[in-house]
Amino acid sequence: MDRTQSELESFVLGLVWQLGPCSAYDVRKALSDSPSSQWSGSAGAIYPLMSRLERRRLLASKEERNGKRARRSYRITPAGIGALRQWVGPPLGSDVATVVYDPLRSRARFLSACALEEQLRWVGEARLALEEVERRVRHWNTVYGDVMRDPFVRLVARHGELDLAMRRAWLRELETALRCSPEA
Amino acid sequence: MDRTQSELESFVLGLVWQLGPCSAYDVRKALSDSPSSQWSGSAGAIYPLMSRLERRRLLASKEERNGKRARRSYRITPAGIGALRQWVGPPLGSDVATVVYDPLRSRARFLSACALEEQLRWVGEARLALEEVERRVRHWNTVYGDVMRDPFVRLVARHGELDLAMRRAWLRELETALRCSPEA
DNA sequence: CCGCTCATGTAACTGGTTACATGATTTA
DNA sequence: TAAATCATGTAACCAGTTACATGAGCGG
Repeated sequence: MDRTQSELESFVLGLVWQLGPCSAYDVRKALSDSPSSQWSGSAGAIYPLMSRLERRRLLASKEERNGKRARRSYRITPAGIGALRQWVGPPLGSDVATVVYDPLRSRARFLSACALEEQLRWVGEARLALEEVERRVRHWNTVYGDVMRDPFVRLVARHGELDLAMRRAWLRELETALRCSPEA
Repeated sequence: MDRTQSELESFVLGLVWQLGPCSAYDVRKALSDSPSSQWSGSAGAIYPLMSRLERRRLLASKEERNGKRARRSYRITPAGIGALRQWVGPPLGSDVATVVYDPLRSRARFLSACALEEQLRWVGEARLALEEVERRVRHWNTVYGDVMRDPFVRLVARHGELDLAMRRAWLRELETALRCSPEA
């Protein structure tokens, strides 16, 4: 019962709970629409995963058929809700809170390897890239406005807002450091 | 030459550049000491990876021997520096800036599935977990103080600071939302 | 009727992980 | 002298990916 699940398995479990009865395809779309690129929502990941969750009795499915078109609709079981609660916590595992991985920051770490001109161009492109992310987040917020009635989903969106503001501020600091002391 | 490399391959290339001549073991330690849990620095990842980088002429190595103990010391080649610069950018790939994955936020999204009491406990544990992360970051800052002379490494550390401050603020918002409207 | 989206899946691959194995050196 | 760390690697595994295959339904 308390088999440890992968992060994606638990997240999908949560999605099915949150979306209500839905198909693997719906889950795939929710993942690929997400502004986070953590998971692509690839078919090769999702279909076998949801079958596994059904075998473990955390999801249940039924075939819906309108016309010739088949559609397997999943819903979460009581055991599934239990597993979801256990994953969400408390207690929180020791690895739940960590320094998140930011590819932009990773690259910034090695900016000294580049010439000043490149560094300035880098900052400019990084700002544009962050603005693009901002647009994607805003788009998600409008499309998924309905699930936003959940106060915690709203807070997750708020997290995205705060995160982007923080990264913009950080980039400004980087830029001023660059302009004031061109010695790197 | 412009073979696309994995994120870890490029990051290791950067580490060797930043640390100066060093062994695979040094790289492993740098990765496992890092407060980010993105990469474990497992032997099974690093040793084959650095061999690959050497085959591609991005790293060069020589066997150092003091007593019976062998130690393979790697340094970055000019081609390696070129590859590093190319990875760092500009130009920045479209996937470089993204909404980062935060397991804490992922779990928060489904907090409505838990009872109010659990939600309050969750917030408390999350705060403790973030404080633990803060301690790990501070420890890293003291241990790796020498590479901190690089202004961009300093800015990466600064990013960690800002990130933690942001997440603490977000958690406070979550908590007040919880205390004011206990309806979730 | 062509192309797009809906819908479900499989096969091959990949970039990591854990666990194991070995042996030298250092420290308590 | 026992335990920890230094140091190098391999083997088995695993959770994702891309790419492929198939077919229904729908809008231009």
